[in-house]
Amino acid sequence: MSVVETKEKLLETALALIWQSNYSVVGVNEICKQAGVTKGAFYHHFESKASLFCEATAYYWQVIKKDLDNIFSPVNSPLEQLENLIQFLFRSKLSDNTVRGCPFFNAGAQIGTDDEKVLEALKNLSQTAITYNLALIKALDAGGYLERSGDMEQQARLVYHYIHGVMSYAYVQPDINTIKKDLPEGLYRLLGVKRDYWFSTSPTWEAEPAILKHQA
Amino acid sequence: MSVVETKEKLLETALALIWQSNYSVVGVNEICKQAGVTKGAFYHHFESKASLFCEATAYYWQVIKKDLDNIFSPVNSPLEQLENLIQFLFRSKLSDNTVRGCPFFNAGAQIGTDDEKVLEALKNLSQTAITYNLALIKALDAGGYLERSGDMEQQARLVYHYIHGVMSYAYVQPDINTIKKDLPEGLYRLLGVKRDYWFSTSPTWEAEPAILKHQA
DNA sequence: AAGCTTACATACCGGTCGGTATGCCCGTCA
DNA sequence: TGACGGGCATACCGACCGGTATGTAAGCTT
Repeated sequence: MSVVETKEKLLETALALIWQSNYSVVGVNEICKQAGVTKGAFYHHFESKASLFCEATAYYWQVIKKDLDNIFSPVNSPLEQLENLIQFLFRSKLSDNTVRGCPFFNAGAQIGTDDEKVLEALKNLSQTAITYNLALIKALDAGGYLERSGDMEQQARLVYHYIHGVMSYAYVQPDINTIKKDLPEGLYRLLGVKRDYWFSTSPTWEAEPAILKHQA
Repeated sequence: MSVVETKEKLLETALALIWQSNYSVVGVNEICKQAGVTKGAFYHHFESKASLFCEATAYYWQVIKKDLDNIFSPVNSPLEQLENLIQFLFRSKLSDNTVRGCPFFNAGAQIGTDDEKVLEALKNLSQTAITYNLALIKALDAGGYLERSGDMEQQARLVYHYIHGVMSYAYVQPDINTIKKDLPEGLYRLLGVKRDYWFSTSPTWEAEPAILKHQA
């Protein structure tokens, strides 16, 4: 195993384990064991468990960025982009019944805000997600799909709040059918998509989410 | 200290500590120490830490139920009820900068779903909250404050999702002013409150939340 | 080939975790 | 008045935690 392979293996294993349960419960020992790496190697690459988490957020983002750029590609109409987003959320976070919620924001609530770097990493992650939302909203608005224009940055946050709430709910109540109905409904309402366009478009994005492929 | 006092002290202390940080980090030892009670007393009253959590959810709910019944009292108009809810969320969960998010659903994401009883307690809690939302929506709809009627049970869930999302965001980014703007905006949009009624009413509920008084 | 560095592996650290076994104190009731 | 049991307190358990000290094998440099 090469040097970068070892580090990536640790990152991916940590991601998968934290994803499945949570940051506090998953120990360094277990991460190492699952990754087939010793603890010495772990602390050679990361100065602490919290540090691993920070790097993992960056790594995680880098992985799903490809999906997001694909989803929000300009070749898709704004409505298609929206449907793609819904599809993506569904595929990457809800379809597998062992995968619930966003591991990083579940974890964020777990670590506590005492660690400054962890907090910073989480803030960056959420801010970037909101930026993607904002681009989508601008595109929808420019296309005349929205009932009225408002504070689009705020709307981007609202969408973020809502998605995160749905994900958390899915964690406790993994009722796929309910979530499948609630997710688009809430997004349409929050965005103020004109009624005519509700459920009017099919997603153009069908690929296996990169994050899932990476776990396999 | 009487028998019930000891148990309630433990419940309240556990609530406060978990509230401030999280379930995994707060140990039984610390709960006991803060409560001024020994570990023997703890395990005399609770069979496990998870069991404490289950009882705490019930206790927590019993405490805030008084607030909720007050907020949603029929003497308030539906619009006032909505504003009261916003006020309540803001006062009880966001005003103090040490208090962020809903302790029970942050905790829910932490404990993991392996413990069946914990999961059940969380499901009940969320279901009850959604029931309150539903009552509010029905009142708003009956009063003609909503743009259109839909699946009200679904709407109740959407509101729940959104509130939970905002709370989680507040945990990571405790920017009170942003939250103060986002919370009502998102609710109006999700509920489909007619534009004329946005920000048109003042809350009638101003009391100190019982949950905060209890912590003091 | 000598010497240095990187990339680990192994063994182990002190501390804390949730949980338990035991016993004492004290109010209750025979 | 004495046996008894509920309501604790104390002492302690093994497991496990995140983190470290030390060793070593392989590669690179000179």
